[in-house]
Amino acid sequence: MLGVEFIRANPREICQALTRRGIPAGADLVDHVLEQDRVHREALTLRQVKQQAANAESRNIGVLMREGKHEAAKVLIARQSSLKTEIKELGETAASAEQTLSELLLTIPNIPHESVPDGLSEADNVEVYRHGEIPSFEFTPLPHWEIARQHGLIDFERGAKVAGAGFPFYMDVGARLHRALINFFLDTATRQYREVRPPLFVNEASAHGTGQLPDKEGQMYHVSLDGLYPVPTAEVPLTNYFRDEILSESDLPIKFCAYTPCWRREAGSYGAHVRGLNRLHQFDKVEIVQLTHPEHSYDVLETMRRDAETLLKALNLPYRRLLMCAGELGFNQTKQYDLEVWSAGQERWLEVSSISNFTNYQARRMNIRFRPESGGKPQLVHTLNGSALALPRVVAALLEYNQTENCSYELPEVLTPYLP
RNA sequence: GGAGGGGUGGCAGAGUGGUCGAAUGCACUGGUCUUGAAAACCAGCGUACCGCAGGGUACCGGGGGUUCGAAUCCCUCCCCCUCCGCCA
Repeated sequence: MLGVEFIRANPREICQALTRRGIPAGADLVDHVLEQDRVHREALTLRQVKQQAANAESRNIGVLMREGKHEAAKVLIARQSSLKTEIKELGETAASAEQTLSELLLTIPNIPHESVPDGLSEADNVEVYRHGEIPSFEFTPLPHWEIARQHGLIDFERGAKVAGAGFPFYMDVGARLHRALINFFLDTATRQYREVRPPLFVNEASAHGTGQLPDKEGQMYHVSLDGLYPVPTAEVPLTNYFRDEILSESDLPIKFCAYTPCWRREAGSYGAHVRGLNRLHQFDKVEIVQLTHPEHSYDVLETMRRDAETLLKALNLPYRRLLMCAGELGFNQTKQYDLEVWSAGQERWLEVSSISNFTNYQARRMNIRFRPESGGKPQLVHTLNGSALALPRVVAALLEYNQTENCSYELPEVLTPYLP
């Protein structure tokens, strides 16, 4: 979330940002925030003054009691009660304003970076880079589910029987191909990032920290008996690792990578676009996360984007890089790239990675700061993350792009060492 | 799952109702001394909020309560440790 001090100082900028994101009535929202903030601080200030008086009086009572002057003490004690009532009421006013304020703050998204293009729909995302050629075939290319079925790589039907739609079994080479990709991705990532094997379930506080809660609640599975959420992405445990901690400036940047399965409910999805591996309830992903000094986060965004692209290049898959427009940008992000591979059998682009800068938006929620070496108060870090990469659509693209006549396929050379 | 013990500042560890935001030690920072370093000595050293400032308020796992006054008493939740049981 944004800091109130920031909103107080830049109301106009916030309104502008809300407009860019296509959120109506931004000005009213900002006014409401400023009003609650004012009420909160007024009550707080007044309560402090009263509390100060009460504390002083209590100390006097203590002195009198010790001296055995009980009658004098009783007079002071009697005088305290109205003060106590006032303090209590002011405290309640402050608390309720603070509550309203923090609820309002959760509805204000992060501010799009100046380099983010205007626009409200998918069509306004800007393709800033394209790699490789869209292939043409001398036969009709098949979608991956046909190829997978023919070769017994994936069993969607039994997955549906045993767990449900969106929970496929990967079999034999299909299973091994997953293991190969995970290892290839991790081996590449660990050249720069610390490898982490995180918890696959997180608690409510963690889900709040990275912003899955409250607005994306329906996206996660929920183990209500234990109050836990199966991770929708490794971003959640990795970014929360340092929650409520103060780091040394020299600790930065923190660089983590992790392979995890990811679980998403994907409620309401249906139709041809979710067929095969296009959209699943459980999928595998290698995630990269960084916590950086505020001055470096936009440079780091570019390096992380490059790290993800290196993998696609090595796999020799045609892909494009989109710079998300203001309206399509995630709620918590200031700038976001999506990488999409070409699905030769479906003739469409499939998102396999999203790389984002959250600046201090998540860090404020999680209270992750660093102590500047030059002295001064602890400052919020910036957080970033990216997929490097999400597996199922990469598998789909590999099968479709590398298919040959009669439903055969090959796999890129980089994977050979991983496929004994 | 059962029984018991415990959560205090970066760490260790005092403190069981009245100037306790909290002794002491270690670590850390600055200074003195030294050719330099170590040692010794002196000083500093949590976070958040309010205030132009002097200063103030809150925080001793979280939340609630008793009291004029709570780290200290009560309730509740969370977490950790030990023993037993179960278990990949």
